[in-house]
Amino acid sequence: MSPRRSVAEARLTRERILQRGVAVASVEGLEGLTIGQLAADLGMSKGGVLGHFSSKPALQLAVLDAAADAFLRIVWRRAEPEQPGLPRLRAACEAWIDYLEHERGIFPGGCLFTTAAVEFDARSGPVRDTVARLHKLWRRLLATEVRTAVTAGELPHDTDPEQVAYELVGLFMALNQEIQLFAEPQAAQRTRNALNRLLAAG
Amino acid sequence: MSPRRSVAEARLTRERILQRGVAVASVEGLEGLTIGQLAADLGMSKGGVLGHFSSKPALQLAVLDAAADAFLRIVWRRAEPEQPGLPRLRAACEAWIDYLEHERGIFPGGCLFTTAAVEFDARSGPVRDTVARLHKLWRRLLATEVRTAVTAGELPHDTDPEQVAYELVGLFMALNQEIQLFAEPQAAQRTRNALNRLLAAG
DNA sequence: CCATTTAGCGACCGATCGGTTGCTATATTG
DNA sequence: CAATATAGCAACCGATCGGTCGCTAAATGG
Repeated sequence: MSPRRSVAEARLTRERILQRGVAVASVEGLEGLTIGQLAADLGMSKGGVLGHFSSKPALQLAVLDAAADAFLRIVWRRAEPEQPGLPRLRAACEAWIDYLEHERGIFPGGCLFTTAAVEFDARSGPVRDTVARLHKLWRRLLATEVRTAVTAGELPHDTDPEQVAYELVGLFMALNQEIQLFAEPQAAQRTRNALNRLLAAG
Repeated sequence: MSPRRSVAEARLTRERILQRGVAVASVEGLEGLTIGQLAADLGMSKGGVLGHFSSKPALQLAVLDAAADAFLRIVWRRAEPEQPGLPRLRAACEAWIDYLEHERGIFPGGCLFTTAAVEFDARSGPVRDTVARLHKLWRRLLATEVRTAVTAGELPHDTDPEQVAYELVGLFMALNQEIQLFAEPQAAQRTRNALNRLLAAG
């Protein structure tokens, strides 16, 4: 029925699978993402889907990578042009709020990284390790900007960058929950209130 | 093989199922909790387990109730004797830290409510509704203590109790993640640092 | 003591899971 | 143009999923 596509078409097929996989995983989790359902959604056979990834864990890893690309594209690329330090950090946080509030097309079930972290934090294996690595990477990016802001005098000199990054992560997990579980319209404002206290010039 | 037990024994069996169910769900999630595995763990048949709960959703709801009982027993009963307001709030937070750090026997996979919230926040149905209800209940308890603390002058008079409760929830989600995903020994201290800022007399 | 209730078992059901295999038919390569 | 490589399909595998049903045998109530 569906014979060989060109290599270019095959790449597009792979991207289609990953795009859908990211969306499904954000709703059902990385374990709840099943090959059969994914194939049915895309009008493909299970074999056709699995042909692009050797196994389910490999598919999960590819989905995580694709999601990380999307996250960085949405959040970081919008912060990067800003002045390093507080301006860039502020821009990143604003883009982060926007990501959680409005990127329902890509992540209809909310932040995939929060979902994946909670899902795999009590397990072991390559998926868990990748989740942890991505979280650490993001924390490092945040802490670096905080450190720059401190040396620039934009934040109090006794600020602990790791501490601020830690609190930022918690704040945005609360935002994700507020949006997904309670559909609370004040959620973004609450987050900005907390940010203003956390990132105050002191 | 296993004929009728007395009604008293049946109650104990039900409690055994729930205790194990809470532990498994904290690791695997409420969906990853399967009746067959639960039965095998307990040396029972699937029919024997399902006899105490009419369906899997009913089992999930019962597990949530049992977990809420345990959480309130561990955290709230240790805060309740304290003076209403800031002292009680501080005691609750300290017990909450302790719960996340040391109650691995009951919740070996970390806070079940965080897991369940992330797992069901993009779905619908009675399990999701119960998760949301329990979260709201806890937030209300926290906000009430904050409000008492404000009227007692223990916190600045312009403090928004809902805002503080919101930030507390995020802070403890970060703590749960730090413990489960990174096994970070400084996690509790980071949380206390943030608490001292958040609950400062101002 | 006898009738009834019921905790729990074991076998079974259809559906779905992740995964494998053989095949088809086209794109690619020489 | 001929030989080869390969994207994707269809059928199938054993395991497990949630759930049902008939049964047993002891606890319970009259």
